[in-house]
Amino acid sequence: MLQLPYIRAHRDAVIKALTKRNIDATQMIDEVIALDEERRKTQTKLDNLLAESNNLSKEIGILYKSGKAQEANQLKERSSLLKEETKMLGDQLNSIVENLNQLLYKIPNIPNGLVPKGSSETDNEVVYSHGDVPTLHSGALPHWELAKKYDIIDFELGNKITGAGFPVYKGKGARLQRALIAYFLDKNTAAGYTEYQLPHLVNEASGFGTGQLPDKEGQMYHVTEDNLYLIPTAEVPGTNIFRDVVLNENELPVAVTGYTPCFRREAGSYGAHVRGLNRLHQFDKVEILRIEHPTRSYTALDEMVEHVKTILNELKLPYRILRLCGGDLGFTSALTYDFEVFSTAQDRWLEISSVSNFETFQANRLKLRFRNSEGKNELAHTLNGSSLALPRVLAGILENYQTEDGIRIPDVLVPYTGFDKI
RNA sequence: AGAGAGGUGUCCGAGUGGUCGAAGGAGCACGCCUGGAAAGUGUGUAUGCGCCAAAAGCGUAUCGAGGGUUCGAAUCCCUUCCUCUCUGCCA
Repeated sequence: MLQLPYIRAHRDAVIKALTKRNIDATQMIDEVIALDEERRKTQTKLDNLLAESNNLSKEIGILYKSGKAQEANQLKERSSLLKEETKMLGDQLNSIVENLNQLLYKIPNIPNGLVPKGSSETDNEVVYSHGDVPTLHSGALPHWELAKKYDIIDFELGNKITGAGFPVYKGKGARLQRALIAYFLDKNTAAGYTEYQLPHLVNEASGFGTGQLPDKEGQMYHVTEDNLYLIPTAEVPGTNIFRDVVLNENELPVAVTGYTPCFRREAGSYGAHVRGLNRLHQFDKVEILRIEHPTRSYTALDEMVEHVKTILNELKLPYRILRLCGGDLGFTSALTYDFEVFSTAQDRWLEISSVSNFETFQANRLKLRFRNSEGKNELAHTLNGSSLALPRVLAGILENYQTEDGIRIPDVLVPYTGFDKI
């Protein structure tokens, strides 16, 4: 959520920046500013009344002690009246704040200057590409066919046990999954990220902290009995480690990595493009996240991009990096780089990682701060990225590494799988 | 899941209706002392919000969270979350 004092001080700049997201926020921003003004006025009034009320109470106390009950009772009457007034004003203030917050929840983050204009994914800017698309033998198959042919993923079995979007990996397929997770975690910890094992269910407060609630309520699986949510990404429990935390400046940067399964309802996504591993309700992902000093966060973003690049280089997969345009940029992000691997047999690019800087947008809601050199508490910047999401990497490996007599395993993974061919 | 105990500032810990943002101690910061350090000693040491151009200052809120009683709540009542002990259950 954006910071109120910033909105107040930079009304025009905020509105202008948000046009990059193809939204005209003028009305929302003005409403926010008006509500904020009302909030401050109401609070001043309320504070004054409370001050008077506090003084009266003190006097009453003193009067009682010195045996002047008569006078005390007179003051009591006045105090009772004040109380009604403060109650009313207090309720009013609460509802103003509530409305204000509801509005703020609806305003997306301000895009960084680098974010290109554009309305959809076709306007994303390709900033880097690497690796050659292999020429496959005739009769090369998409990964879902390969999965069946080599009996490494059973989608129908997943259907039977749970439903669509819950594949069952078996044999070398299962082992390859485990190898990828271990390999990614090793790469991340070697780069300085501390490995965490995090809960797969989170409470409401955590959902709000990272912005899944109230916005994307319908995208998460909800355990109503205990009012918990299955995590859609490790970003949620991972970032919420730092909810309501004040770090010392010398503790920055914080770098966390963790493997978790991810659960997404993906309501409303059907069709050919969700075949096989392309879109699932449950999938595995290794996440990296960072808490950074505001002056360093964009350097950190570049470092994260470089880090993901080294992994894909090692896996020798053809990929490209996109800078997301305003129309495709996530609600909470200021700047996002997407990584896409080329799915040769499908002849299309698949998103496998998304690396973002949220600046203070998440930290503001999380109340994640650090004590700066002046001893003041200041909001930190948060960043995160996938390093990496498994299913589409797996799809990329299966399709790009297929040969007529089996699927080769990328060299760097062989120590983890214990075999070099499926 | 049942019974009991408890949740106070960075930490320990006092505080059962009035001047309590909260005693005392530890820690930390700065100063004095010292050749230097320790010890000793003095001072300071929460955050949000509001008023203010800003600082200073002042006001207000905050003693797990939310409600209530009262002129007045860390203290009393209700709800809820969490922790500990015992019992049950279980990997």
